[in-house]
Amino acid sequence: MNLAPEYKARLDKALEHSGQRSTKQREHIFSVLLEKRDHPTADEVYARAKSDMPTISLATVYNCLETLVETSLIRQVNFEREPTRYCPNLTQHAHFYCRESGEIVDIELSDEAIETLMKALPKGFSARHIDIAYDGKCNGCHD
Amino acid sequence: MNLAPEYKARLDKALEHSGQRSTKQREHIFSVLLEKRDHPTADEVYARAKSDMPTISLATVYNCLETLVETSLIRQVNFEREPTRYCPNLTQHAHFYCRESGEIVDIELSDEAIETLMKALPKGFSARHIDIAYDGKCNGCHD
DNA sequence: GCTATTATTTAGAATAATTCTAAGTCTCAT
DNA sequence: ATGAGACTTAGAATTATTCTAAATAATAGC
Ligand SMILES: [Mn+2]
Ligand SMILES: [Mn+2]
Ligand SMILES: [Zn+2]
Ligand SMILES: [Zn+2]
Repeated sequence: MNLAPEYKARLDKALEHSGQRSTKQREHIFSVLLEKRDHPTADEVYARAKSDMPTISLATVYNCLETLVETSLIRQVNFEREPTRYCPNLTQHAHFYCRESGEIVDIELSDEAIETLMKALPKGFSARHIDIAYDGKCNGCHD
Repeated sequence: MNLAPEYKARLDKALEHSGQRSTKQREHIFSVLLEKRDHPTADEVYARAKSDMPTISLATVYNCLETLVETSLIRQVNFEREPTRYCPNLTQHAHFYCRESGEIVDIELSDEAIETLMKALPKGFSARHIDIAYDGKCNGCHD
């Protein structure tokens, strides 16, 4: 649970910018997300967070995750009605959900791909964000 | 609540093909979806369905919607953790969610756009489906 | 450094969409 | 027409998430 100084600085700046305080818990949850760069649910984050900070509560995990999402330090990812997942990868990417293994994989997207999708919008529509979710079989789950 | 013969035929065929029975309730829920071609939640479908079929239950609405989705007669649409919505438009399209009005608008997608996205997948990945959700401001909600 | 103010954390209760259960009803092949 | 299995139904159960209210911690002003 040590947040590299560059990330600590990024966190503090983002929190200050939005008028929120830097706390041990927020720092720790951010570090948990950065440590293993997958897409854990709030429960999984809670489990991981507890090993270094046994007194943290699930409510705080939800609160911290919400704060980190609001300040654009992490992203939220949803598949159908499954529990929300959290992603520390801030680059432009889509998500691939493997129906076999349940794994979630980042799919990098070119600016061109995003451009194509933006051009599909009718006149007068402006999108702040596009969420792209593939589902199928990943490379590890062949026939 | 009259299902045009072509849709009745499509429903019966799809149900038969998957070894399920054609029932008044399934027919009615299908017709409700087709009548007003928006993106209602299960509760909204329930409310609409009750006016012509007052004894239908919410559980049945959920069951019927699930059956219709499984047989590819309608689509399911999710935005974040909001209640699931249902869409009778089977053409290839994305969804635009307007943060102002809450409206959900179908965005038709060219084969080219889908191709571009499919090409973004690394080797060994095969997608059965791509879910694309825009969010922003629609044409009716300008500054 | 102390203190007051305000934000944050916490445990547990509450919420809400959806699924499950078990009993009753309907459909359809025989 | 009958029986087996499918479907519907009301209500209970589930579960991810949010809310509540009290305890604790962070910061600004002294
Ligand atoms: Mn990701
Ligand atoms: Mn649609
Ligand atoms: Zn896989
Ligand atoms: Zn709008």
